[in-house]
Amino acid sequence: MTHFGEYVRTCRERLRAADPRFSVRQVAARIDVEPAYLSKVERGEVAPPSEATTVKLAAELGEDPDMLLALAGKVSSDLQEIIKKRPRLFADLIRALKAAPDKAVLRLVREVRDGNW
Amino acid sequence: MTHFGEYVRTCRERLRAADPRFSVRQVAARIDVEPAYLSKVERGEVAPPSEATTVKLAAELGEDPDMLLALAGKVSSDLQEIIKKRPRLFADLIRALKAAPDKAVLRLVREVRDGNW
DNA sequence: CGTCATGTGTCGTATATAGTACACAGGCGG
DNA sequence: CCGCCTGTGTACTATATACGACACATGACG
Repeated sequence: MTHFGEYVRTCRERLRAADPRFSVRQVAARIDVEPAYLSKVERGEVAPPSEATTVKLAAELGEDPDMLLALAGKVSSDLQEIIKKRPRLFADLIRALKAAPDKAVLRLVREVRDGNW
Repeated sequence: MTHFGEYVRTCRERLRAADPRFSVRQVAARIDVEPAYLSKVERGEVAPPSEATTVKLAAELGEDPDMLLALAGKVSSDLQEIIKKRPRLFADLIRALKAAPDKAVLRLVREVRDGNW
């Protein structure tokens, strides 16, 4: 769908330049998948991995898990759980923010963080 | 998982008391599934239907689609799309709001609706 | 009393998801 | 030149998802 694999490969090769432990085989071993599978994932020959595997991969590459999950076409299940507990509330909020500029959303995040309630 | 089926059955029977067109068979026909399947869904014998079918069902029963999807253990794909476009931003916001009282979330919704940006 | 609609039990299936297992060619280091 | 690590091609599989098709017993109704 997206360039998930391409992105992962770029990240991995960049890390590899400084550390040979970031080969396909060794990374695959650390995130508990077969090397051939990771290879296919990086070349987009198969769909992006499951949420669990994607999160492990993000940790391995030092990338943001939510961002990598998004590239994989997924939304973290813990976020989904939060939404499912108050569907109407969160549905309204998210749809209302669909067209809002980043700055506005960011401001809301800060506002909430500062315990503004 | 939850009492999705139970809830649907209750809604349907309530409507049926006023209108005989809300039998399992007729509702099933209107949302394009087999009666036997809807029956099993309502009794929790099988998992809740797909997003598309759940949304049709919500419309048929006059229920909120996001709420019914939540009962089905799902989050509307259009919400997921919004989140996936700005994963870090929305992830932060949603997690920050996890423990916030309904009132606070509601206030944010209004704030945004009033074009506060 | 026949028929018509109702709910439901049984069995089967198509598609997607998320990988594994194995083998093989190429390059590099000693 | 040999062993080792590298990436990758091919083939297969297990589990979940989301239903359909058909048959059958039951009860109301005209």
